[in-house]
Amino acid sequence: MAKLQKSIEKKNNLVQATIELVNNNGFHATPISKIAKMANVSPATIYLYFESKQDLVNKVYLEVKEAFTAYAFATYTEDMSVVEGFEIIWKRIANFKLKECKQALFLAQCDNTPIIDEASREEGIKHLQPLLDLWERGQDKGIIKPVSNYLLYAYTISPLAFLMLTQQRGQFKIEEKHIEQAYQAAWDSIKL
Amino acid sequence: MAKLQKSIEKKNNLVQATIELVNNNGFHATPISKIAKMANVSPATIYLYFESKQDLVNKVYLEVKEAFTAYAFATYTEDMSVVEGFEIIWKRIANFKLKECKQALFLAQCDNTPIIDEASREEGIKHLQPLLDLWERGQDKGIIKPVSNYLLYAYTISPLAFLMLTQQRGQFKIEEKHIEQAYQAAWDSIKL
Amino acid sequence: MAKLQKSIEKKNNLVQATIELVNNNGFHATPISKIAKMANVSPATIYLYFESKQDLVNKVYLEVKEAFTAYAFATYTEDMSVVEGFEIIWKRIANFKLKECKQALFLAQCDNTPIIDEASREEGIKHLQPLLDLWERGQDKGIIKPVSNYLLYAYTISPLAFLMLTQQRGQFKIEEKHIEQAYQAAWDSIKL
Amino acid sequence: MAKLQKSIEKKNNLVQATIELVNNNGFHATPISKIAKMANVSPATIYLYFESKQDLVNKVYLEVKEAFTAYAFATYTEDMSVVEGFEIIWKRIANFKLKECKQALFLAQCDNTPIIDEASREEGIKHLQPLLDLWERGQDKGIIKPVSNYLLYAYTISPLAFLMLTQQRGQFKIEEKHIEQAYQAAWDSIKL
DNA sequence: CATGAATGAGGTTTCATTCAT
DNA sequence: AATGAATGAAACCTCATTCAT
Repeated sequence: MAKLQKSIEKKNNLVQATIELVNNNGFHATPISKIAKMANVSPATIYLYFESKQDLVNKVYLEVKEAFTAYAFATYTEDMSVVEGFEIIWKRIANFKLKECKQALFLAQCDNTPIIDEASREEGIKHLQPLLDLWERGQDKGIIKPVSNYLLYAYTISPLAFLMLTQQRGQFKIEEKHIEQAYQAAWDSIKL
Repeated sequence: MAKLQKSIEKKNNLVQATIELVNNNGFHATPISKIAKMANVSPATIYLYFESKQDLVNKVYLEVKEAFTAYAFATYTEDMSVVEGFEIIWKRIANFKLKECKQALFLAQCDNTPIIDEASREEGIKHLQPLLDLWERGQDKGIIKPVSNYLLYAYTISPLAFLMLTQQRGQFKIEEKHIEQAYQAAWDSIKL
Repeated sequence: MAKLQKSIEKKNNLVQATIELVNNNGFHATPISKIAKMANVSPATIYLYFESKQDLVNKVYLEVKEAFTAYAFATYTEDMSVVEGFEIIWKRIANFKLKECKQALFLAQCDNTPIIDEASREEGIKHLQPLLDLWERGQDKGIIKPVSNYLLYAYTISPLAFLMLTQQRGQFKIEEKHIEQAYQAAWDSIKL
Repeated sequence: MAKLQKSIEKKNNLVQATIELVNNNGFHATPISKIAKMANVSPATIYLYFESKQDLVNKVYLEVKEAFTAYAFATYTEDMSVVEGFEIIWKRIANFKLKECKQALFLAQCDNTPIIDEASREEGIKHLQPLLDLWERGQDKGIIKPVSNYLLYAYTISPLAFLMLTQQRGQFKIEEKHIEQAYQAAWDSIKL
């Protein structure tokens, strides 16, 4: 029991270290040895928890992706109205992207480069279903434009990644009012 | 004379090879040796054209970024109306992102990871001024929402990168009608 | 425990190999790969013991220099008379230079070329103090010429490096009588 | 004729550049490309004047060695007395070592490391004959100790190389009085 | 379970030399 | 005679991974 706990702690340290280092230096400048050092662990120990460096980054990706979707839908229930539901989900996502910077930044790198297995990438996409269902409801009711989910996602969710990046780079400080403006823009872009 | 010409050709080959390989394998899996091989050149030759691998990728980034902005504003003049001008610029950008996939994909990687020097990144941002001016005109006339440029960019331009990626991954085939829908979404999100 | 011992052995092998190869081929023709081969070690292993090739050669230099001064003063005590003390130190140094050829040869290369860090060079000079003190005593008593330490060193110790080199190159075989002659010359050059 | 002149100038530039760079950086950090740059010449041009890098450094060594011996014996004639002759030769050598620092420094590196061909080294030694003859004369007359030439050289000439090095490194500034002291020490060490 | 030591493979870069002009 | 461009070979060094403990 104690051992298991300890193991979980080490694994978490490894995950955190990976995120931190990939965020700051990029995957190309994140050797296993540095991850081990930051997690206070021997390089060899990493291979007790993960099969390879590729496996490590895949697993970290999936873990973060799951944390993201869990957070996104935590306060949403399917009995909400389309408008209400969209606002709730969108704001949760916005909150995650802009407050959980580290995780969001890590996802941005993984989603825009080939550092993740194709398999892991597909696995990571699966969890968005509630949002897709919501959109379908909205489209059936004539509230949301009858366009592809990809377009809806592109114009409501993906801009948040861009804003997160600009904030991360110190170019743009995002305050409460900007979130409201962003929400309005997102909604305007897909509402009928 | 013949020498100089040959040099330009080799440099172009190197740039193309870099884009191709970074796109397909990621920066972390793109060694100098592979770039050299694809460009039909000795690894040592790369160092006649670029100071280092970092310099190479910086220069490629700037070259592509310049090609992008040149393309974006090629058909725009400042005497156009705000609505007309925005549509023209937006569609040029959309065209570039969705037709010049290789270059767009490369930019997406560079813009979302720390593989580029901070200096080069800042240099690359400079060329968007005409679009920012256009937006200011639109805001002065009460046509465009009075929000930060970053928000305007996030909701009109950045979604195109996302769409390009989905297309590149074979998830979503973008046709003419989607571009029209996307344009509508972009405009709806920022128009007053 | 066994690990630590092994480490010391490997480090010594590396030090010996470096001396051997630099002596025979020169620093410019002593790649890390050859050092590794002679020490029966992978090139990568060298970097577990030393930070860089420069660090390796600096450390070897300091180690040899310390061995040299330790040897030089091993039988000297400050209560000896000036004449007795000088003879004892001088002969120890002569013995070292002419018997521990490898180490002396290595020092000659390091002391006459810029292969050593300035910092390491300064560090290496520090240990001669007892000799300088002895000379000062001799000068106070009117036994030794009142000239700079550099001159005293130049005329008593530095000739031994030259003799070592000639012997090393097979030009001149140094026997006991030559050492006596050399000692006489050294003493004659500085005595009042 | 004009061409030949030009060639000689280029060759001299190459010799000077080699001395300068080997002095400052060491042979191991003196690539052909740097020599070429400092001599305002293409790397390829070097191979019109020398067969290889090794040939270049050999030739430079011999040239400097010849300049040294020519300078050493320029004012000496065999009809001088032993004492007078020795003083004249010694002071010329001292002057060369301490005033023509660059050349002396270069010789020190070549004489203490294996950067020169064995053949070139032997060639370089030949020119000292007049000094050896002088010593023999002195020994025959009972003025100079009956010891090996190597010892005589070690105690009269080789210390000058050490003093030159200390001066070069800024540890010891050699003035006129030190030269007199050094001469006295040299003479004291070998005179009967 | 955990590790420090070790390393083969491969990374980026340099360099002496050649070649086409 | 002179060169800038080109390069194969090799330099230094790093890294993902394994192994003995």
